[in-house]
Amino acid sequence: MLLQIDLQSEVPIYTQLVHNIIEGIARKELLPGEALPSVRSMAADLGINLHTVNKAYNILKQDGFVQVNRKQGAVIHPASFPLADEQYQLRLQEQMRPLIAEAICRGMSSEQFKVISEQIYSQFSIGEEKEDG
Amino acid sequence: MLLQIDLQSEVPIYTQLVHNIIEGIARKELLPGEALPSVRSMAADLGINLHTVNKAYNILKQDGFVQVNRKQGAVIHPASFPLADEQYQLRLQEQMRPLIAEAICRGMSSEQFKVISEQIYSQFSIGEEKEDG
Amino acid sequence: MLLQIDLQSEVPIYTQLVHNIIEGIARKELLPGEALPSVRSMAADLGINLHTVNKAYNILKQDGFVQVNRKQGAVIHPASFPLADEQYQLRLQEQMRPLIAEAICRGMSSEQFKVISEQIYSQFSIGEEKEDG
Amino acid sequence: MLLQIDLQSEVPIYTQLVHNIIEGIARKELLPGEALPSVRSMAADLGINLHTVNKAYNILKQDGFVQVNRKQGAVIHPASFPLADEQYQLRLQEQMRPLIAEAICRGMSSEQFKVISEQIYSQFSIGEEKEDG
DNA sequence: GTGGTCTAGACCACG
DNA sequence: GTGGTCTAGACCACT
Repeated sequence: MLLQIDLQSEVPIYTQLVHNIIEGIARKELLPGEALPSVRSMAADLGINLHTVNKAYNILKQDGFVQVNRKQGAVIHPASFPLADEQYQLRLQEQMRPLIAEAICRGMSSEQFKVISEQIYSQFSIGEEKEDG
Repeated sequence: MLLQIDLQSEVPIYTQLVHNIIEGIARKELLPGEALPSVRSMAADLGINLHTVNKAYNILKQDGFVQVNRKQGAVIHPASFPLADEQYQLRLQEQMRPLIAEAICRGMSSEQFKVISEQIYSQFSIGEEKEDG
Repeated sequence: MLLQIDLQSEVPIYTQLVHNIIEGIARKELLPGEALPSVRSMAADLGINLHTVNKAYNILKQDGFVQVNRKQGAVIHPASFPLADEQYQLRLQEQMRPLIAEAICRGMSSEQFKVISEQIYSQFSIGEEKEDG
Repeated sequence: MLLQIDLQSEVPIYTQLVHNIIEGIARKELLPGEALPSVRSMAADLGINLHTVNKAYNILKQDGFVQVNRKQGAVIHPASFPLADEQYQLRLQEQMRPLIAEAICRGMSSEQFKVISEQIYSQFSIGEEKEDG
């Protein structure tokens, strides 16, 4: 698992960490039940403070993506991830609306937008479809 | 033009303002050349600080969505909006990637995601489908 | 609002703060919409670190008891408090079960337990019932 | 005696163990004089550390619920359990107050609360109501 | 060795 | 002046 943190970004480090880990899960590089590095070791690896890592882990725990085991530290949630329920879909729409509004202003059609979405989707499923066949 | 500001939101007010105006443009409620309310009146209407409105207008100006004249104040850019160039598309992908990653983790398929995108797109083009025909 | 913090207690300070504020709401000393002290001033008043106060406020925010306004700081949630839904009742039962189990072992009857509950309830509604009459 | 340990819980494992055993006593599944499993076997059964079981047993001993002999190991206190003295009642009230405060905030009446208490009480006395008659 | 808690001090975004 | 973020270092509870 390769984590890419941009210390200069306006996006908070702990948010970047959360995103990185969720993307790792989506890419199936991080599998259910898999242990995450301890806050100390990850902080050392990234050259950041352990509290920053801790905050990211706690957000992921609260969102249901990881469990924080008493002895083992943090592990990817072994059983189930949170579902795409109505509440989530509403939140997603709230997040997408400004992006789509700007896309429209810049003359991007719905089809172009869907192509971009499709591209990103395919980035997360490289080498998967064949395995089922 | 109805502006909806949520003071409890984690999204900064000036960002909400920027989003609201871009959405107004996308919805064609704000037309090229149209004047925006003065900083003072909009701040009074929304019960927020002058600086906040000013900051939003400056961002929109910098992004090329509005022009700021001494006389007229801020107007929707009368000539051209910024294009969906490569730089923009890269930025858009950066913004969409974490959203799509979470959607994948929650079991949302590419098709479902495109349906949601389509829905939002259609919200911005009510009553103008005929224009393409 | 008088806050009583026991620095020697095994209960974390931020938890004591959360309890204190919820009890203040229950006692109607803290009314909906009322502003809480800023994290800095409360931390100074109690002689603790502002981060500890911050953590307490964030928990209360997450639980829906306070709103954190962008300019005003923290205020008691002006509209509605979280409800006693099924999920809450299950959590409450989980918290009560060990207490009641020990009470049973010590020979306390259901009636005695209810008397104690009633006493605590009445501590939160001193001087209220008369106002309705 | 079925012990249910939740490794993901925020409640320390030794505390969960203490609760489980006290609940077993309250449910009369564990009778006075009955031997508890050895530290070693219980730790093995639950897949937890020896020290953790040991700590739980020591707390129970200190509270007067079990006796620890060199030969037999730990046994449920054969003679008398600790009483519901004033000191205990004060502690109980301290533990209940925050729970009741939150219940009040969530709109739960004293009657509703007593119903829940009654339900939990009845869970501990299944099949023994006749003994009082 | 793990995370949890607390302290202290700093800078920044926001309004 | 407000909370948000990050750092640094410390102690403790748990296992």
